[in-house]
Amino acid sequence: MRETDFVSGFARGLTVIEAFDETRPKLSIAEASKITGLDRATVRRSLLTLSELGYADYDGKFFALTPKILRLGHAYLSATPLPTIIQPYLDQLSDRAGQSASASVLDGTEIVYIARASQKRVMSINLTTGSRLPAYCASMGRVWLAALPEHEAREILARSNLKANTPHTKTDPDDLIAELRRVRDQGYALIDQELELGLCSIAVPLENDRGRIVAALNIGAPAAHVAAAEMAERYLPLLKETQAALRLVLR
Amino acid sequence: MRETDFVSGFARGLTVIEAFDETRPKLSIAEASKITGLDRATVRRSLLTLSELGYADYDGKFFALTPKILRLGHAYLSATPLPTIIQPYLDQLSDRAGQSASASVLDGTEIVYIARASQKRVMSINLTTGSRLPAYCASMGRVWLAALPEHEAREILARSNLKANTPHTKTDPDDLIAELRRVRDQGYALIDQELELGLCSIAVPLENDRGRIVAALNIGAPAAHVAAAEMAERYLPLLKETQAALRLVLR
DNA sequence: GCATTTTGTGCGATATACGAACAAAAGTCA
DNA sequence: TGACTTTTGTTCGTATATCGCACAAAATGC
Repeated sequence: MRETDFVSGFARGLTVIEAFDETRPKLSIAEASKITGLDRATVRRSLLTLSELGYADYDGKFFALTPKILRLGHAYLSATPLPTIIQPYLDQLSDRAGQSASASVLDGTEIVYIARASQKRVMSINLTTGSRLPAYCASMGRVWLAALPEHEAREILARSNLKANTPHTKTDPDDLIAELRRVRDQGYALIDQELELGLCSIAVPLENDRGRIVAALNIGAPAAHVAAAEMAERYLPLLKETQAALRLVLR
Repeated sequence: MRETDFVSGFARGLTVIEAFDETRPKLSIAEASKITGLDRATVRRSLLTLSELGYADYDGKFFALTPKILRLGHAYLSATPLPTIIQPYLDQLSDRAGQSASASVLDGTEIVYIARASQKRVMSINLTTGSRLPAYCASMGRVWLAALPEHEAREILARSNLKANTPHTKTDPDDLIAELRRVRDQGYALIDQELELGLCSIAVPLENDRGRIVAALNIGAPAAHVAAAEMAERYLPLLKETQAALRLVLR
């Protein structure tokens, strides 16, 4: 790609949008400038543009994103057929298991939820479509990493912030790589309270008819309800069944 | 705002992102140009920029958005505290009613789902956070429109594509305005299969402590299970209770 | 194989980013 | 309170990047 085929004003604007998050729902020009590292004048122009287009509100002091911004993310969700195809299978799976079931894809070091059928809330965080979790300590993340060539998985782990969310969290890259081999061999990933105390989950890959992974599928359950050791026994058959059914549908 | 405070390259790029939808998950340069009305060279630069940043994939022929795009929409969801505050109330409401419960905000002529607690699927379409429905024929949309000054509601209706989704759909602007008055008076909106055959729903406004509407809240039920006439009797008390509880929490 | 459509590229005209300078607020402290 | 400091927002001139057009090249359809 040539230098001139890159619209830096666009790229800068996207950076500005991403500057907003749960800890910073409202930003002044100076704050946004600090977060993005862009010049105050540049950030101001981007924010005023967002505001002019209705993607942001401006009260003269702070900027805040409006729901119109959701159109951008939704452009992906509605454009990719995967969530729509998977959802009914997820509903049935969740219903039969009596637990929450989800599907996700990998984006960098994180998994992104693309569909979910939830039962009673068990996690402290609220997971919906678009939610992200670090791949290294989530069951679906392990499944995705295991599906990659080992050097790519290692590279992603190297870029990840490997922190111990609980005393059970595996954070050593070599341990994790060994665990990924296990996942690859057994065809599923089991997480025992590595993300959050009290939460276990089990995941399998969803492959298309050419054997390529297109998503990961999981069931999560409270550890108080189902011991980690029982997870595979109880839910693996259901997951495998759903996996097989979807394999025939995914192209 | 001065002319020079607007970054047109950014605005054009956002238009290009929105060109993708369920009917057009993959776009060539020429297609994107046709949809957006932008010059091919401009669209090409925007798409190559998206691709360079990892927001899109390019196979040399077609561009497709990647899940990274979801970060943009999620910047709003995680930045606004509303969904997080509402979710547990929604879960409880859905649980007690035994039906799906949702919350939404208004964006132009559409309502946007910001939180949802779903029971068994009843609708043909898959609703999740970020999903949109036309305001004029959705219970939460009626609640939002009823909360606006009448001329604004009329203006939104004028911009809406008022089509009859079912034989029950109200499409006459004057009928709709009359219905909005009724909604305002009785404090709730009832939809009897106007969006989809077999689906009834009832909605109330969520107001903050200053009495300003910040979201709409609804319960949807299959018509086969609950007749429209029973909706208010069965679910209004629950909705009112949740509404009152949230009023104290929303600032 | 020719017509039609689509994509890539060079160029002049125009729009935008940068950095600095200035203006306006917001803190800070006696 | 009022003077001083710091932070923030805005403007400006200029160097540079981007736009849209026109044309060339490639792909596609018939």
